[in-house]
This record gives sequence, structure tokens and C-alpha cells, in this order.
Amino acid sequence: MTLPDGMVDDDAELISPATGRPLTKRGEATRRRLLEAAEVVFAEQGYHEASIVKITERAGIGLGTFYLYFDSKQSIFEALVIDLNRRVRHSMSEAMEGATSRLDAERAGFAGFFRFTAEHPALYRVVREAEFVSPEVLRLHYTRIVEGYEAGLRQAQEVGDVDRALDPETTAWALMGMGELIGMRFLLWERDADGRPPAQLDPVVFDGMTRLIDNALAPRTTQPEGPK
Amino acid sequence: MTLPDGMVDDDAELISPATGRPLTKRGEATRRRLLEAAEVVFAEQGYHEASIVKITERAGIGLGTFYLYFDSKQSIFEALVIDLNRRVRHSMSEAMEGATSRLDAERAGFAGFFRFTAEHPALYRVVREAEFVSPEVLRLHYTRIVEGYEAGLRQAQEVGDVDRALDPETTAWALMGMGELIGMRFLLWERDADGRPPAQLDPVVFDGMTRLIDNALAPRTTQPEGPK
Amino acid sequence: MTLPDGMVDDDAELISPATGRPLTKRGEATRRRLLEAAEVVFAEQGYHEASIVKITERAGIGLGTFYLYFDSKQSIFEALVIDLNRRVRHSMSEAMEGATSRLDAERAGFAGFFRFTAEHPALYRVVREAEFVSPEVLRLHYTRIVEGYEAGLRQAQEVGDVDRALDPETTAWALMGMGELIGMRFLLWERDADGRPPAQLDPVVFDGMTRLIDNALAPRTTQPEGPK
Amino acid sequence: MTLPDGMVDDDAELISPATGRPLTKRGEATRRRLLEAAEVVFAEQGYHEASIVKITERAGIGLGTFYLYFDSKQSIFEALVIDLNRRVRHSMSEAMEGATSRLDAERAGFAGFFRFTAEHPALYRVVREAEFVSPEVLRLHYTRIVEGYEAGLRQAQEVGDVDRALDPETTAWALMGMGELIGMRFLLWERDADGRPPAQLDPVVFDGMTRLIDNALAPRTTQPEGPK
DNA sequence: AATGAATGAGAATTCATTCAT
DNA sequence: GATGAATGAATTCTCATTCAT
Repeated sequence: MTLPDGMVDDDAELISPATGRPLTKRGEATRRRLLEAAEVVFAEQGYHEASIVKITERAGIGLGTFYLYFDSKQSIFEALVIDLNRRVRHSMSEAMEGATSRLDAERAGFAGFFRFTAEHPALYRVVREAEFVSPEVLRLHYTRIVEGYEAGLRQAQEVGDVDRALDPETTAWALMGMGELIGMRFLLWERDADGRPPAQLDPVVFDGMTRLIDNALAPRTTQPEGPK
Repeated sequence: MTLPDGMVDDDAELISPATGRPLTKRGEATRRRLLEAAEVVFAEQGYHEASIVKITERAGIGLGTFYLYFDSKQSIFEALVIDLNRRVRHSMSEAMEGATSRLDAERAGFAGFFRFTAEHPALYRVVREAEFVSPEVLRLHYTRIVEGYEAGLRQAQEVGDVDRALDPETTAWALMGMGELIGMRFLLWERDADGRPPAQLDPVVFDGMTRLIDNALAPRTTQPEGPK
Repeated sequence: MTLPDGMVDDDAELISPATGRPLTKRGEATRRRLLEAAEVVFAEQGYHEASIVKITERAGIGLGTFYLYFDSKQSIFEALVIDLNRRVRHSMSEAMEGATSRLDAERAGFAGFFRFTAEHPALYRVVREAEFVSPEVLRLHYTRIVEGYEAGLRQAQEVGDVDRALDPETTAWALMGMGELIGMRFLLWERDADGRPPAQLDPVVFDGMTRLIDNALAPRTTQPEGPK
Repeated sequence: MTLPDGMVDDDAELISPATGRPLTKRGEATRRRLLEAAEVVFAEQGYHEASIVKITERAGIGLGTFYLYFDSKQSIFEALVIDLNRRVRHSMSEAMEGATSRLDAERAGFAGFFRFTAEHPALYRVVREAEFVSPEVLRLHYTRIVEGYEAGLRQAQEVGDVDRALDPETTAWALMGMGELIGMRFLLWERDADGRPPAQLDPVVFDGMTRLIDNALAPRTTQPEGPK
């Protein structure tokens, strides 16, 4: 499993939607403060409960200033999702660096994903809510993650590490779905007294999932009952 | 995989939130009309775009009447999600009736789920949106589905049809996550010119998923590299 | 000069823009209170300084109620202009009733117009401001007045009371323009200490204007120097 | 009819409202660019739709710079109206030069006024809008025009070219009102496919108006029925 | 049991003006 | 002289909910 980062260009020069001109250094700092505030507010309150006033207040910035940097509530939300996508992919590819086997890489990739989810539980909610706020940007999010996953699977199939009968695209989406629901169920729903999720997945669950995935991907030694 | 219906009692006598008394026959009919209108409106417009007026207008009922049957917008939404949950589970268990093998049952259960999703794409969206409207009711939804799934897995493990090393709860959630994302990606995102999703999943995807699950669940013949 | 009232239908049944249904009696009363409040507020503050809150506060009505009766600030403004148009035409035709000669009718018509302007000075401002708020409705206003005027001129030409060489349409617009500017200058600009305009036009001005119009319309006895 | 230009001093030295000191040559150029931009923007969009940013952007000047030259949006608007007043009066007096008779002068004056209106329809709209933005400056506008008109009428009365029974002030205002409404109706409302008004007034209208005015002003040969 | 007029808190957004650079 | 980021008061409009009929 590889997540070739940089496949997508996230570094385009930032433009003020109000003036159409590139941001000055001061401007970039303000924009960043807004994004950070939005992260907290959207995460804590959800998209519809959040409001631009809440965001600017948290950012310690005048209300009108918001519109120098973002067109609307939706547009800062989208910017935030894209930002989170970049970070979760980074967390995953970082975790996978130095993996020595396919299984190791799998395990590490999921561990990276779960760690990000556990550390930013509320942020993960933001991503999922995007389905109802900005479906296009959610597609982008999932697609970017799957692309890397799928490429890794193909490579592993070539060297015989993964069952060649599996369709890589289907498999990639299926595995991501697994990860999402497991993360939701066993991290986001398992809050302690302070409302914090566990720092990491329960080992029973993590190992159970690892075994499941290992089973699923391993090349078959004997030919099982064929499909249909 | 079994979905023991009736595990949850959906047939409690209906009470008017306004008067606190049970509904008359006429009242029940009005309530039903409201729910049916809500189904269409929430499905077409989503929770936040929907409004009580739109629902009562569609139901051909006075605005004030709404509050004789439901406490709030959220409460009719929740009632609807519970109704949909019942129906999707019914679609799945119906599909599984008469399956002769574990694999067959798996396949049929997923097929039932996908059929429901394809036939009521917007309704399924309602269920997913519940995560942000009423998290408790979404948990209920998932949990009810998983419960049946998990029970089925345990039985299959006992008779040796499923790898005994798998944790049934983890596995059930993982498989449901797979199903969800596959359904989202290959049904909900694949609209034709009229915006209708395909009537059923692309066979490549369906077979790919079946193989993946079959791999994942099958008892191992040889002992693979164990988890760290 | 005749102002055949009823040429335009102002009595169409009133419809709620929110529900699309005809107004109940209670609804009509509320609508009327809003229009009366709007009259005062627009007159005192002008269109842009006026606000929907100011209107509803003055009407002693909840803010949200406004939108049950009017779509927007502009739409109540337009309704008001149409209402004023009806009233100024009524004031004019009433004044002209019982005039025995053409000159008498002229004089009475203008007197009616000036009386209305003097009694509702600020309202007259509303009409003029319509040019910049809703040009279509202003056209309607002027056109409705001119239509009656023009018809009267044609009749008077037929019986030889008015110079047949005059173009009736041009003449009607010209006379209305006269009346407007005279009213503006010698009524609206001539406020007393309390900001009230004079109850009627200075006789010097009124007589001066009467003579001017009488000159202008009278059939010529000798043929003057013809137009180029 | 004469329009003694220069009756009002438009050439006072320009002062920066920010520093209180006279403008440098560079400053005067910037001020001029702002006024030119304001002319276009106010004309195209009207006072309330116009904004300082639009003006400075059009002028190619920084937003903050605006306040070095004008106190406020209203003050640049007023400066513009005064400028337009100068130009429309110039257009009129230029047209009247070389008129040989009173009637000729009348006709030429109105023609000059209509030519300006036809050539700068949007600018003329600016002047009319002044009534609601800055009533004082509109009074100034009208008064300056009327003053010249009235002086001309008095002279003509002295030499017997104009009915001595007419009140010159009333007459001047009445004639200006005529011109305004005729211009509005037959120039500003008569746009072609491109939204351009006709280059000049329809001859039927122009001649009709000329006859009307000629009738109105001509000394009476026989004594008509006197005013009540 | 049914109705729909009334409500007002709350949201997004605009823009003239200020002021530190 | 010139700049443009920052500001926040003010505005329009929505809609879940109440309540008198």
C-alpha cells in the first residue's frame, strides 16, 4: 500500500476572492487563523450549527474580514476538507514508510489512519459531513486516498503478494470502507469521561481487522469454491 | 448471516405528543401521510433544506397539524430513519431466505442491501445524514444491522464455515463498512443521464467484493504468517 | 380634462406571496397596517434609509410577518406607489367634477393635484424616488395619469376648446411635467418652521401657471409665426 | 432666454479634505481620475449600487487614496452633480448662441438640453437621483438653470416678446418641468435594441412642444377670459 | 382534530470608513 | 502621497414553533 503524495497539487498560490489578487504575507497569516478556527468550530458544532460569527470570534478577527478570504461558509468548509485530506494522507504515508512486507505496510497504513482519527476525532466528522455539504469535495477526498491504495494493490498483485483474482479498485474502496466504519465504531463512539476517544484502537479490534484483511488479500493456496 | 427481525420492537402503540393520548384511527392515517410526505421531502432535499411547511404541504395537511403528531422536525426525521432501517433489514433478510451455503447467504445479504440502496438512493442518503442530525438514531440503525450480522457469523464459526480466528464483532462492522462504501461509490455516484443509479452493482464490482469477502471469512487451510 | 377612473383594475384579489392563497379578512387588515406603516417610513426616510424592521416596528407587527404579505422591501414599495397613484388620480378627478368650462377643469385638476401634494408631501417624494427603485412602476404611474389627461385634451380639441395644432400626447406629458416641478419647487421646498409645506400653492404661482396653461392650450385667433 | 454662465464660481482652489492643504499637480490629476471613474460608475449603477471600491478600481487607484480627495461617497457624488450641471448649462447656452428671435432661442435652448440628455442618458439619471442623495445639491442644480431662464424671460417681457402677464419665476420652473418630463418620456424611455436612446427627440414631439411653448409665451393679441 | 397567522432569534453578507505601514 | 487589510453596524430574509380560533 503506497500513498504517492504530491500526486495532487495543493500548493497553488492563494488568491483573495474579494480582490482577486494574491495574498500578502499578513493576508496568509489571517487566512490560516481563520482555517484553524473553522477547524475547531466545524468539528465541535457541525456544519449547520457553525456560523461565520463563531468562526471569526474564535479567530479573534472582525466579521467582515472573513469575506476577504473566503466567499462563504461553504467555501471555507471545502478548503478545510481539502486541508484535512492532505493531512490524513500524510499521516498514512508517513506511517507506511519503512514497512518491510505487504502485511506490514497494510497494518501500518491503517494504524496511521486510525491514529489520525483518534487524534482529530472531531475533524473526521467534518470529512464525513462533507457528503451533505459539498459532495464534490468529498469525492475528491475519497478518490485521492483510494488512488494511492489502488496503485499499491496492483504492485503487490504483480509480485504475487496479493490475490490476483481481486479487482484492485473494488478492493481499495472496500478496505477504505472497513477502515471508516471500524474507526467510527471503535474510536469515535468509544469516548471516555472527558469525551476523548481512546488514543488507539483496541488491540482485539485492530488484530481482528488485520487478520480479516490478511485473509482477504492473501494469494490462495488452494482453489476455493468459485464465485456464482 | 442472519438478520433476526423483530429483535427490536417497532410496533409500540402510537401516542400523540400533544395530547399524550393514543391516536384514533383518523389520527393514525394523518400521521402516516405526514411520514410519507417527510420521506419524499427529506430524500429529495436533505434535512436542512427540508422544512415543515414543505412536508405538510406535500401531505395536504395544515401546518399546525404537524405538531399534533410530532414534537419537532428532528423527531419526524428520527421516526423516518427507524422506518427505513426496518425496511433495509427486511430487504436483506428477504434476500437471504433460502440461501443454501454460507457464501450464498453472504452474497444474497449484500445483494439485498445493494438492491435497496439502488432502488431508494435518496432514502439511503437520509440514513447517512442521520449521523449529523441525530447520532443516537444512526447508532441504532447500524447496531441493529450489525447485531444480526454478528450472530450469523458466530453460528458459521461454530460449524466451521468461517475462520474461527476472526473477531465476530469487528468483522461484522468491517463488512458493513465495506458494503456502505461500495454502495456509495458504485451505486450512488454512478448516476445515468436521468440521475438514476444503476439498477444493480456492476458484476465486476460485485464479484470482486464477493471474492474479497469469501477470502476474508474462509477458514484457513494453511496457517499464514501470524500477526506481529 | 377627464380622468376616467377605473380604467385600470386595482381591485384584483390579494394573494399571499408566501402561501399563494387569497388573504383572509385578518390577513387583509395586517397587510393594510403594513402598507400604512410603509407609507410613513418611506416618506420620512426615503427608500434606502427605510428598512423592513422600521416598517414592521411602526406597524406593531412581528418582523417575520412582513414576509407573509410582501416578498421584499421593493415589492411593498411598489404596492405603495400603485396605491398612491390610485389616490392622486382620485383626488384629481374628484376636483374636476362639476367643472363647467375647459379652463375651469384644467384649473381644478391642477388644484386637486397640488392639494394632494401639499397634504402628502412626503408621499410625493416616494413616487419620484420610484424612478430609481422600480422604473417600471413609475412608468405605470405617469402613464396612468397621462392617459386620462390626453383623452380629455382630444375631446377638447374636437369641440374647439383647445388648439388643434397641439399634439395631445406631447401636451399631456408637458403639462404633467409642469405640474410636477411647480409642485416640487413651490410646495415641497417651501416648508414652514415645522417642516410642513403650505396648505396650498401661492396664488401668484397658481395664477401664473393657470395663465401659462391657458395661453398654451387656447385656440389661436390669428395665425402666428409657424414652426420652422 | 439667456444662461449667463459663470454666475456661480466653480473654480475655487481645490483643497485636500485630509490634509486641509491645496492639492499638488499630481494630486489634482488623481482627483480628476477619481471623478471620471465616479461618473462612469454612478451613471452605470446608480448611487446605491455604486461603491467606493468600484470607483477606485476603475480609477486604478488604491482604496485608501479615495479619502485623500473626498470626504465620503456622498461628497464625490455632489462634486459630480455640480460638474454635470456646469456641462448641461454649457450645452444649453452654446445651443442658444446666435439665436435671432425669442422663439428661436427657446427652441435652441431646449434642443441643447435634449441633446445633452440624449448623449448622456445615464449622467442625466445621476442628476435626477440627486434628489434623494443630496437634496441641497439638486436645488442648486435646478436653481442655477432656472436663474438664467428667468432672466431671459424678464428681458423678453420688457421688449414685448413675451406675455407680460406671466410670472417669470413660475414660468421658468414650469418650462423646465416640461423639458424634464418630455426628455424622460421621449428620450430616456425610448431605448433602441442596444439600450441607446434616440439621438434626438421625435420631430412630432419637438414641434408639439415648441408650439405649446410658443402659445404659452406669446403676448396675447385679444384679451381672453380672465382667470377667476 | 385541524388550522394558519404570527413570531423573532439567528444567519449570511455588504461596504463606507479607518489607520498602520 | 499612496495603500489595502481590517472593521462591525446594519440589512434582508428564513423557518421551527406557538396559539387563538
